[in-house]
Formats: sequence, structure tokens, C-alpha cells
Amino acid sequence: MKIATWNVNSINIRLAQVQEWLKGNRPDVLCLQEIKCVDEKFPAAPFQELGYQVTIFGQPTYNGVAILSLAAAEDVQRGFPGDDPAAQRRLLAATINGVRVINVYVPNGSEVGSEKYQFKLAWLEQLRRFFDAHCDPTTPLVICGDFNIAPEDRDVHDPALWAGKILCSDAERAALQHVTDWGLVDVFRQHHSDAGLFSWWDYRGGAFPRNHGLRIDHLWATAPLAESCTASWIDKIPRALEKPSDHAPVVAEFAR
DNA sequence: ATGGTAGATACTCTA
Repeated sequence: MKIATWNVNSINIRLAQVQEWLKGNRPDVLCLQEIKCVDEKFPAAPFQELGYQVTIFGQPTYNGVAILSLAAAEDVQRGFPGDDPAAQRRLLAATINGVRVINVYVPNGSEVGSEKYQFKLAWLEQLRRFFDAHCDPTTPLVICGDFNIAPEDRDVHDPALWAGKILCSDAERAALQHVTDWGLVDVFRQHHSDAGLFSWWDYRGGAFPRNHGLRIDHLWATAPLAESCTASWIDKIPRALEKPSDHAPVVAEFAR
């Protein structure tokens, strides 16, 4: 089973790239973030023609997540239980081939200390409470998406430059660790220990050709699923295309 | 210290 995550920064702008990537990679599951459209404007048919089921949780202009899956998406959950209908749409969960898949677009946080930063930290605390109340670390589960956090300095191209900044601050890293302490393993780091491996490069300043990036897109799995992970990688090819997303797809393969 | 990019949308228009 191959599971992938990709922040596409508008599914409508990126449609052809996502189609091509699905044809070439055929993941069982692709979790999308920042689809930036309402459900009705999501281009579902092109993906259905490729054999994918489409599960959407969109909103106007910002955020929005979706799951494309070859098998049926069961027990679909949109947002945190009890969310206000107007809440930002950043979480979509479904059970696919017996694996609970949780697709997240964690708030960016804007600037350390800002109101949006506080919202990000509170959102991560809510995510931990969601795991405590609704999930079981002894069952196969993966949470993947754009976490907007580089967990360690080896996930940052210039740790001194980024020290204490948004995406790298101690409080963000602690909030992420509090979530993963629930019982989650970073499956990418099971297979790669090197620095310099990134999933996001700013559009500005020629960051991609200089490899000035951060690793902020992740797949974390519970132990019973993580131990079956045979490979994980970041596919930098789409980031080099014309009109790319600023994020690259991240993939994990499981022997199940 | 600042600005650098990309996207949807507003605006406006049409129905």
C-alpha cells in the first residue's frame, strides 16, 4: 500500500500536474492540502477517470483538504468532532483498506507570537485531544499532510537563520512532539537520517535551485503500521516543473 | 530590515 501527501496550493491550478503524477506513481491514497476551492469546484471527474475515489472537505479561497483513494473511503470524518460549521477546513479522515488515514493541513502560524501562531498551537493541542478521544495507537493509522513544522534542525537548510522563527520555533516543535508522543513514528526518518532533505521551498528568492528548503510535510504512523513501512521518499520532480506547487509530494510504501 | 512569489478574490459584468 502506497500512501502519499501533497500540498498542491490550488487543485485547479495544479490539476494537470496531479493527474500526471497519479499516472506515474499510482498511490493507493493521495492526501491533498490547500485545495483552495469549495467542494463543488473540485475537479473530481478527472481523478475518477483515473480510478480514484474523491473525498473532499473544501472551503472558499483558503485551506481545504481532500483524499483520493483507489479503494473506498469509509467512516469519513470532516474536521474535528463538534467543530463549528464555519471552522477552517484542515482535517479529513477516512478508513481505506483497513488503515485510518488522517489528512491534515496544520495552520501556518504567520509569525511567532502572533494571533495566528496561538491558533496554530491551540489547533495542535486539539489534534492531540482528538487522538486521545477517538484513535487507538495499537491499530494501523497514518496521519499525513502539511504540518508547517520542521521537527528538527536537520530538517532546515540553515538552522541558524531559522532558529526561533515560524515553522521552527521551540513551542511549535514541542506542540508537534506532544501530538506524536501519543504513539506516532515519522516513517520518512525510519529510512533517511541525512540533513538537507526537504519537502517545501519558498517561491521567492530561488530557494528550490539552491535547495533552501524545509521538511514540513510528513507521514507519521502508529507502530503496527510503521513497522510495515518498506520505503519513504520525497519526490522533487514536480517541484521543478513550470508553475509548481511550493511543496513536493511525500510518499510511504507499506507491505500490507 | 525589507522584499521577494503565487493563488483566490473583488470588482464588474451577465444572467
